[in-house]
Amino acid sequence: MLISQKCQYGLRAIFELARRGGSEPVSVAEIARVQAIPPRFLEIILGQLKQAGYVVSRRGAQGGYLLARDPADIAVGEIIQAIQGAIGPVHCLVESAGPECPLFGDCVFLPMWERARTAISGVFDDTTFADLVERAKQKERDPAASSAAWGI
Amino acid sequence: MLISQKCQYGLRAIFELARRGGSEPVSVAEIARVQAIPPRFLEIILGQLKQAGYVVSRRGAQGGYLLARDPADIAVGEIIQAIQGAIGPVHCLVESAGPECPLFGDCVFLPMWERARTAISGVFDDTTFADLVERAKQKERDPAASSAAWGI
DNA sequence: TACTATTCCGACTGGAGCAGTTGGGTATTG
DNA sequence: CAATACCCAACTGCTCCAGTCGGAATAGTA
Repeated sequence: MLISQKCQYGLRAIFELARRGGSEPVSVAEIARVQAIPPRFLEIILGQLKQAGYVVSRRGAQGGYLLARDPADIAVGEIIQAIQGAIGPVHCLVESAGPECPLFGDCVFLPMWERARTAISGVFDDTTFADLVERAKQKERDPAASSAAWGI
Repeated sequence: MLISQKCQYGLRAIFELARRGGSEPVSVAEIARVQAIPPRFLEIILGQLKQAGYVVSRRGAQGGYLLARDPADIAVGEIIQAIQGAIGPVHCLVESAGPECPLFGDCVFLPMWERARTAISGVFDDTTFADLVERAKQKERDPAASSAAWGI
C-alpha cells in the first residue's frame, strides 16, 4: 500500500516531537514550519493522532502537542496504521471479511500477498521513532558514513 | 504500493496462459470467463502486456494470446512493473529524479522506505508463474496441506 | 466471396480518494 | 479582554482507477 502524503506528514510530525525532549508542548505552526507541512492540514492529522492516543494536546497560549509515549515505544507501522489504516499489497487482504475476489477464496496469489504484507510490515514495525532520532543525531555529528549500519 | 485491480487481472491472465501448456492460443473471452475478468478491460491489459513483450497475439478466428516466454522465466514482479510501473512504498522512491520532498534530500525516513521496497520486490521477484502453476496443481491433487512449504 | 471470430485502438465516463482550504468555534494564558 | 492556540466540519479541485463503447483491421471457414 502506498504511503500517502498525509501519512508522511504524520510521521514527520511525530518525529519532530520525538526529537525534542518532550518537556514542553510544540505548536502546530512550529511543527509545520520546521517540517514543511501545510499548517491547517497538519491540524487534521494531529487531531487523528491524538484520538489514536499517540499525542496529547494542551490548548490555549503556550499550548501545543506532546508525545504521549516514549519514542522507543512507538513504531512507524503504528502511526501508518493510525493514519491510513491497515497496510497490505492488495485490498482483499487489508479489508478482511470483505467480498474479496468473486470466486477465488482459493486464489493462487494469496500466499504471495500474505508474504509481501509480512515483509513490509516487518520493516515498519521494527523501526521506532527512537531509532530515527538516533539516526538523525548520528548524521548531525558525522554527515558522511553512518549509513552502513542501516543496511542501505 | 497498492496492487491495482487491473494489475491483478493481468497476473491472473498470465497465470491462466501459463497453466495451459501454450500449445494453442487462448482468446480474451475465454480467459475473461475462466478468471472472472471484464472482457473489454482484459483487452486493454493484454495489449499492454503484449507491448511489453510478455505475450504474443494471433488475430482472426481461432486466434488469441500465447505466452512469449517460459513461465519459469516470468516473475510476478515483472508483470506488476509492466502494468502499473515501479513499485515502492512512497512516491519519491518510485519517481526518482522527481522534485522529491521539498527540503529533505536527507530525509530520515528514506533508508526505511528503501528497505521496505527491497523487502516487497524481493517477494515479487522471487515468485515465478511456474511456481504458481506448480502450487495450483499441487492443491488440485491435495486440497489440504500443501501450504506448509510456502511459509504461510 | 461472404461470414464470423477475434484482436486492436482511442475516446469516454462515473466514482473514489487524495491533498489540501476555509470558516468558524472553544479553551488557556497573561 | 485580547492574543494564542487547539478543535471541528464542510467544501473543493484534482488525479487516478475501473471499466465501457464504437468501430476498424485481420484471419480462418464455408
